[in-house]
Amino acid sequence: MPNGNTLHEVLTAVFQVRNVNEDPEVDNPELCVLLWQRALQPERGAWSLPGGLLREDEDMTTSARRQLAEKVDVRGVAHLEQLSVFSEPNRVPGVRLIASTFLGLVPLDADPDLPTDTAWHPVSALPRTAFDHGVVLTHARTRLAAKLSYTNIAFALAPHEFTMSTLREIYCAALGYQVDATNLQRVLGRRGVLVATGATAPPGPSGGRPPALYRFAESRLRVTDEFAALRPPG
Amino acid sequence: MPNGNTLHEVLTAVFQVRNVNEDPEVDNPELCVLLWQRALQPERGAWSLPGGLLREDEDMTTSARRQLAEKVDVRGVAHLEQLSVFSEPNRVPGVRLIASTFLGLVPLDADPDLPTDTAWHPVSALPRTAFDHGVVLTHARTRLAAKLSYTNIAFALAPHEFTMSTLREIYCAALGYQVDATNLQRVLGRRGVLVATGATAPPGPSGGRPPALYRFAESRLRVTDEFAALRPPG
DNA sequence: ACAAAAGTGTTCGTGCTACACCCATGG
DNA sequence: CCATGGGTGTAGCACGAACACTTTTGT
Repeated sequence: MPNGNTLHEVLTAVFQVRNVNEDPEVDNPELCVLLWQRALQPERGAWSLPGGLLREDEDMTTSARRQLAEKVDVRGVAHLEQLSVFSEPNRVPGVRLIASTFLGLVPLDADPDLPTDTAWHPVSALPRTAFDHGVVLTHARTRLAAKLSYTNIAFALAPHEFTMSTLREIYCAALGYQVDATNLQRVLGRRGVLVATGATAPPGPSGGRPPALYRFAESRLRVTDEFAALRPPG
Repeated sequence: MPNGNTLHEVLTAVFQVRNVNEDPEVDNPELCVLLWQRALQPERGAWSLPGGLLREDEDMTTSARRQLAEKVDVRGVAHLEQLSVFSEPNRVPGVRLIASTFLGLVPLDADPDLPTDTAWHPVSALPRTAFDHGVVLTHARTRLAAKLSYTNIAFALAPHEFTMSTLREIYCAALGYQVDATNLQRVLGRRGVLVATGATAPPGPSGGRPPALYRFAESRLRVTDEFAALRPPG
């Protein structure tokens, strides 16, 4: 059985930390993912990851960017990386469709317009998802959490400049547990991923010391904690 | 431009730590990779990673196993995992060929028969490789080195039972630098990946204390050192 | 003065490295 | 009894977690 009708699609799990409260004054940031609702069978009504078929003249990263452009302003996507491939012959009924999946990250301060069939969903309250997209999503979240620990990947979730409180909220939302701002600052500071701008932001309405503003030293992915054990001698 | 002639291949970088000395008495273990030499154009004479086209009725892991069976005894492959996809439209001239790549590991004590066009090559002295296979190989080595640090992946490179000296040689060969047997034992022991069998091996020809024999507690990949930093509180 | 929020200092535990020292065997 | 290789004990370091304390603002 040679391969005649095998199609290749690209699917991207795009994450953003967003305020999930009706009242925009109340601060309740959560990790959200971009999904669109299927209008046609199969899986009508279920929510899908953005993506589509790979074209002959593009590689997968290019394709992911092109597909995303239909849903969000792609300039907002600050990081895009490959995850696994899903190739079970029957993952989508009726056709042989291989999915290469990606992880995409959008900074906190971006708020791109969306088509009417597309919306952000908090990962804590996902709707019914189509095909194996739920598995893809779990995979993407796991990868994001892992990389937050040993890389500077948070640059793609944070605004260009930010306070440590804001960065803490981003980490808490993405990891799903409480992170201490003190230690966060020290860990990232020691690794050289965070630099102070020198400026400060105005304090909140109820007073308090004005927070210092920070920036990520680089806006490309870099591994900052390579060897946990079995380091090279020296 | 829809996708008409897009083909999908699976390529596997199979590694084994092997004694690379003419004299089998002298111990000089090195990390080796399985390659076959192309008899036809294009890239005639260059060495390729084992693999081939994906069939419609199989997923990629199945395909990788099937393709490898043509080159080695697949029972020898103790671990197989997905790496990245290479999808540049012109990575192979003339055809649109997407490559999904895998990492395969063969234990030290296996010595499978090989076809005449196929051979093990030490990674320190690679021949001319075909297409982008050199890049794939570098990628695979990096992934292997990383996983040796935070998982029990060495189970797939080690014999079923082994001495700490042997295990040390495996780590040295795979990582490319000297690893201390003392610390190796403690790190892996603490994590519970290594268990003592109770038995000992006979000492070498020049005497010495008989070494204890060990075994890996599991023969499936397990992450043993999840969070280097930003652990959940508790 | 007091509350609130940010930032610093200090202590503690843990995991890894390095190296010295003890153990068991063959010659 | 000595050389050889295996195993253990221990000191030191680096990193991160937790928490008390100081600093800077608004009211």
